[in-house]
Amino acid sequence: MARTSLRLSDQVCFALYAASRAVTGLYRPMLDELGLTYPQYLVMLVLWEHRSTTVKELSATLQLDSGTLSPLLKRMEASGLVRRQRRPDDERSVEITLTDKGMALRDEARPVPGRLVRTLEISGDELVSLRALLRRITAAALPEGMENWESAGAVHGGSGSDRGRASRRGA
Amino acid sequence: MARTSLRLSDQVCFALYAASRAVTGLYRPMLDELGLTYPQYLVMLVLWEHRSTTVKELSATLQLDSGTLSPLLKRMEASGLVRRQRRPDDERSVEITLTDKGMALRDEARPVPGRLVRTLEISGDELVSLRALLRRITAAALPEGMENWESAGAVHGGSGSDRGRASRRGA
DNA sequence: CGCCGATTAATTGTGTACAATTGAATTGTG
DNA sequence: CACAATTCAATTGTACACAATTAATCGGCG
Repeated sequence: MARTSLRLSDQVCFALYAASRAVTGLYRPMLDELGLTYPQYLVMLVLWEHRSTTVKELSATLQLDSGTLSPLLKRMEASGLVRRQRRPDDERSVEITLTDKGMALRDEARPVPGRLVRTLEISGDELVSLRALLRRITAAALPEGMENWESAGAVHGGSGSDRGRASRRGA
Repeated sequence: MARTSLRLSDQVCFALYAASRAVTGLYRPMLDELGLTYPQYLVMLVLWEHRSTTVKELSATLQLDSGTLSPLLKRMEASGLVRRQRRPDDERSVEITLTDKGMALRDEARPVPGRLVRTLEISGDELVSLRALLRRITAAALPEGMENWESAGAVHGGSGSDRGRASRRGA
């Protein structure tokens, strides 16, 4: 009575992986028109909310490390959407700021989420409960010490002391 | 009363993307011990069920194109898990077969799904309904003509006439 | 038989992901 | 103040993803 099997069709994880890629594919034609990739769009979402942030904050919010973000942000700077500059008060930090062009793009992006949800043919209730479940899974899957990264959700004031970063060193 | 917003925390799609990567990260240490990456593990799941398949079938099942699969399968051949050979009856097709080493790996992989589900701390019921919802989303997000790719689920006999492949050419 | 369109993988090029390392800047401690 | 430990971003190297192109093969049709 094996509770879990090795059948592909039994794997929730594959369903998650396939759904994520399929949905990203849905975004692609819309984001192409904006000149964005999906991860770049996520960075823009953060900036449209906060106007300015740092690589570290982006890393915590999107759960992407500097190895991914550094070249990505460099490309976004090259396409004129953001500015990257070392902070005067802490030269280790790099501040990411929206340019006028980046801010202007917001209006063109506004119809995107609605169009996407309509294509998915899913009810609002399902959407809400799906999101909650996915967050629980993400929290459970994240390494020790950062299970509640999303409480940063809005990054209100600026304390943001998110320590932790367990090592996850392999064998 | 904007029904959809540009707030990152409202985006189910981000929740999906983050959850998928977080769960893949959970697999990583386990799969490292088997010498597999997550996409390679998915290929092994298919082969453990069918012993032999083709690039085309893998592409349909995993929703990955030859640009991803070709180098991936070459690496798996290099590590001795599979054999790749043109089909004698149709030289366009490439048949992927398990080696003894590939078959042997199945026993080591058996505890993986169970360990994973336990870490996610999620009930069996939730798992089942989550999987169903994710499949609906995937089907809705896939291009015209392949909404029901999963009916192939088990690839029983071998008819598998999966035509379609809408072009999705961009702007 | 000979050609044409379709099928199938492989290749090319760009853009993530992520582990591991590097290097500069800062902080904590004596 | 000196200096070791920490923080932060960038770099390096490997492995996906995916669009677009290429190349070989097959199937049908006159």
